[in-house]
Amino acid sequence: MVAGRPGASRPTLRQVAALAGVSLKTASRAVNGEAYVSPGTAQRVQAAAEQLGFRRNAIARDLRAGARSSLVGLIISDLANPFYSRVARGAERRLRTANLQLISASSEEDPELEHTLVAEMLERRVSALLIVTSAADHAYLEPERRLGLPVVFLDREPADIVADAVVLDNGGGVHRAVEHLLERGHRRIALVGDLARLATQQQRAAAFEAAMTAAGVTDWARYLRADCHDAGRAARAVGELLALDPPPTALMTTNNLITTGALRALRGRPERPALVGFDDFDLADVLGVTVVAHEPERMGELGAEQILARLGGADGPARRVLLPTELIERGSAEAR
Amino acid sequence: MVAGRPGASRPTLRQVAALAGVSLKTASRAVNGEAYVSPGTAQRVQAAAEQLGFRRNAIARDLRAGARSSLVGLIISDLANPFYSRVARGAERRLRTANLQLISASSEEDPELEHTLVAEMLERRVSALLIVTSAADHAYLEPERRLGLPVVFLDREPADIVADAVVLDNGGGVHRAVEHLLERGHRRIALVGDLARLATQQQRAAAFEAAMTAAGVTDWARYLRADCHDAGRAARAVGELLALDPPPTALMTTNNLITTGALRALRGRPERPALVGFDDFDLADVLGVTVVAHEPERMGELGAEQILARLGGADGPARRVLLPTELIERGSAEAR
DNA sequence: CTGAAAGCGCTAACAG
DNA sequence: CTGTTAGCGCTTTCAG
Repeated sequence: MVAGRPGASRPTLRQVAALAGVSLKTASRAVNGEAYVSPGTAQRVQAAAEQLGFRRNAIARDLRAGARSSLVGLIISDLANPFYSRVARGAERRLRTANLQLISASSEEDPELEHTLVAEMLERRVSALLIVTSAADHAYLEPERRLGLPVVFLDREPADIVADAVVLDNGGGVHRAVEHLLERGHRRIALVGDLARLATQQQRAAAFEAAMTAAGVTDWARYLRADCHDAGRAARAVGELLALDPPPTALMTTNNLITTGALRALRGRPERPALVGFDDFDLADVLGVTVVAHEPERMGELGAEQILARLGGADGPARRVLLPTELIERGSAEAR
Repeated sequence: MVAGRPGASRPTLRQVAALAGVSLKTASRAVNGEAYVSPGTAQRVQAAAEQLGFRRNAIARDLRAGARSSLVGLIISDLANPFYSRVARGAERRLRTANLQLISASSEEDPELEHTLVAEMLERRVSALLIVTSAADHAYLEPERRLGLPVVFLDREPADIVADAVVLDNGGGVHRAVEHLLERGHRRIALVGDLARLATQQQRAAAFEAAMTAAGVTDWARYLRADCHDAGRAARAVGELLALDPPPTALMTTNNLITTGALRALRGRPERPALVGFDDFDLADVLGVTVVAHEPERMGELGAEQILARLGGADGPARRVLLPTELIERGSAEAR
């Protein structure tokens, strides 16, 4: 498929064995540091390997094992989103300790692309899958799970199948944020949300509705905006909200991108509504923005941990891990 | 190595062939959409494959090819740093169009870990390597390059070997930034820099020195701080600088993390020095921070492109691609 | 158009 | 301690 410079092919274990004057299997043992090799032999093999620039071939090794490779697939909507890149970082770190490598790909919030990426990873025989799904339909994963492939959903849990998942306490986080705003006298609170089809968004919106209703606010729906999947759209939505009469006195944004958009829209305006954002972000402290914070790395780590448990044979029912959220007050929730 | 649920093993092409009543090779042809298969036969094979839930085994396929896998390795100092995650994103996107998958890992700025990660990727027979190196010594890569492994250095170029690289115009960027500050009357300009051993840092510091010297400023070294590899350390350095007598009237920070640290240190202080940062960042617009901007995704894309060219047989000498930088004025460079 | 045979590089299972 | 044999799942010859 892909050709290296012709003629210069990589040395094989057989060549190492020949040079060291031992059998293939002995060379194999020596190279892998197995027991039952005399020190002298091991020495000679090591020397031969070094001289030839030998590298074990993980492809051949994995094929032989008859098992999957030591790769774990990670599918994420956008690797460049700080939240997800931190999730990836956490997963990577934990998997490394188990000698597993991470192969990641961005689905760009496209269910079809997600499907393709999963297929590619399955062909590569990843030993497990970590996935931030953008799809509504996960039936195609069932045969794989039945074949023993550990699949762990991160951040967004599937609605149509039961599966291992690591998710945030979205309800609790939004609840506390809204309470916080209500306590400060806000009644006209707007919610600027992400794609309505996403589980996280649904949970956050539901918690918002519940908290507002419980507080006796009836016209909350008027200040509800959804499907703002990037900062630009969020900024536009905020602009529209502020043009309402009467305008909202507070904004709740349901993720980091939306918060960014809101901050842009608010920039330079005389009337600055209060603001609480879901997801902490770089410089939120400098900007004094109150947020619902959590630990993205932890999500990745716990996802990896669940995978390791499954690979280790854990056979119980699907486990859903809920990560706590925390309200960090930085002043932007006060009434003006 | 890693066991799936016992008993439920994945179907092989042989089983598909048996079910379809054709030979192994015919099944192979059909599954790969090759020519010279009668439509009827192709149909039957497809059906059998579907029924069994067959997935091609890329491990076996890559082994057979005798070539490297269709994986490309990416080693980066920290995948969670927005700059690098965007580089990764760009590389991923471009490689996808060539049916290559990205396998990435963070070296945590540790040369030894970097070395280990490279070894692991070589064992996995990546077809090429993209690397943001933290090491000073790259001799160990020479045998690999000689074996035909394309290696492209991103962001930081090696000093000890000549190799393909995609780097920023660090000198030009810093030069323009310093000129910008000088034009606004600043003379006591501080430079807060990253690890002095990094090529990028050296280039940026050199350009700073050159611009200051050319402007006739002689005591610039007094306001020079290096080895601030995280926001915390940068914040501390800025605190120290501002305590000098006389303090600098302007700050130049040499990367996004340092700029973040500087903004934290400056928060709430009455005397706010001017500030220009290297690297653009989210919310720089909201905070009104003037920066030396560039396109991280483009760096990843171009790195991928160079790899594809090499894999395609391009055999010329090492190519160094220089990415332009641009000064984006947002007001923070004015004298107060 | 279709198939049989060989082998990629390695390791597990058995002998010595 | 060391070596031989077989085979992972697939594709590449080379014949039908």
